[in-house]
Amino acid sequence: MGKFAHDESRDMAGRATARLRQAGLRPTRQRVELAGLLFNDCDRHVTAESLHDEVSKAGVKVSLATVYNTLHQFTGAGLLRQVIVDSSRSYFDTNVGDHQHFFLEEEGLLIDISGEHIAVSGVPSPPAGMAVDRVDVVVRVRRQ
Amino acid sequence: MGKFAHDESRDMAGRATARLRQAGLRPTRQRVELAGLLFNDCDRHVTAESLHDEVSKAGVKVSLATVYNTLHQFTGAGLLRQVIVDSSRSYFDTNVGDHQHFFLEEEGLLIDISGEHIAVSGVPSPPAGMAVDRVDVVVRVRRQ
DNA sequence: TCATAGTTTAGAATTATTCTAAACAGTTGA
DNA sequence: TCAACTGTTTAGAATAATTCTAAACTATGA
Repeated sequence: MGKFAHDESRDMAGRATARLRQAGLRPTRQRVELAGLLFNDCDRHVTAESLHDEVSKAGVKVSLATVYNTLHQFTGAGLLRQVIVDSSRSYFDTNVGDHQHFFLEEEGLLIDISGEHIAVSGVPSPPAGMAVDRVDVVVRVRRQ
Repeated sequence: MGKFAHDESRDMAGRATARLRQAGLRPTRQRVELAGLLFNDCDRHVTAESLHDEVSKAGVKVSLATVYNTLHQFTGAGLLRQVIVDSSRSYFDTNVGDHQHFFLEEEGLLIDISGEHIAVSGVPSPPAGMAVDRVDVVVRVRRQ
């Protein structure tokens, strides 16, 4: 057994801290906790509310305002990407690579579609003086 | 000169009334006014707020709640379609045919892309028990 | 350890939207 | 034409997601 009782969570915190520093964000307790939840396992889709519930249930005290701040800071730093599929809430995606989404409208659930699979063709040239920023595809599905 | 001083607006109102009846909606003063603004010229993209401003400036008294109700009723009746591009407001599109959108993020402006031009390929089959409802493409553009 | 600049937070404020219930208005049948 | 019925509109309150404020806190570098 290692020197510490919590080697695993120490590693997680360590990785989160490194990632935050790389992004130019001061690794505060709250940011390290949130980054730990967001980035240590597989890709995830969260809302401010869902992430706040999750961190709270893990016994960590982080205010909802901080969750909002952090999600926006992470997005600004390129660690997250905002996904717009629902006019009543914002989703954030830990997968910032080239991909699109299925959206299960009844459950409010997002599923990634790899950018290798999906392609959009025939996009006309943008209006004069405008440049394409991003092409978003949302495949809305429902229980059949 | 015709029997009435406002043949043109009578026609517009008449067409709006017919369209509402076809859709199974009672042609009230408010609905006729709003349908007149929405459907008499070319395709349009409106928000509840923008349509309310417009109808108010035209000197017609319609409450904002009624504008919201009406936009949803028209959408339910297939006369409008809701476009989700911005997490802070809902847009409604009078073009209910097959098409996609440019979204000018800085100005909050939508521009139609004909369904003839654009195509999405390589959409994987949806999760088990789910059927594709719609595929939405948003080409986000900004001043270059 | 200290000073500083960046962070967090509770709670208020904001904004888009929906709800409520009372007044109003199309429609229908007599 | 006229009730009377039912659907519609409305003001204002309520809701929900998000942002703001300003005071308390904390990571950091000297």
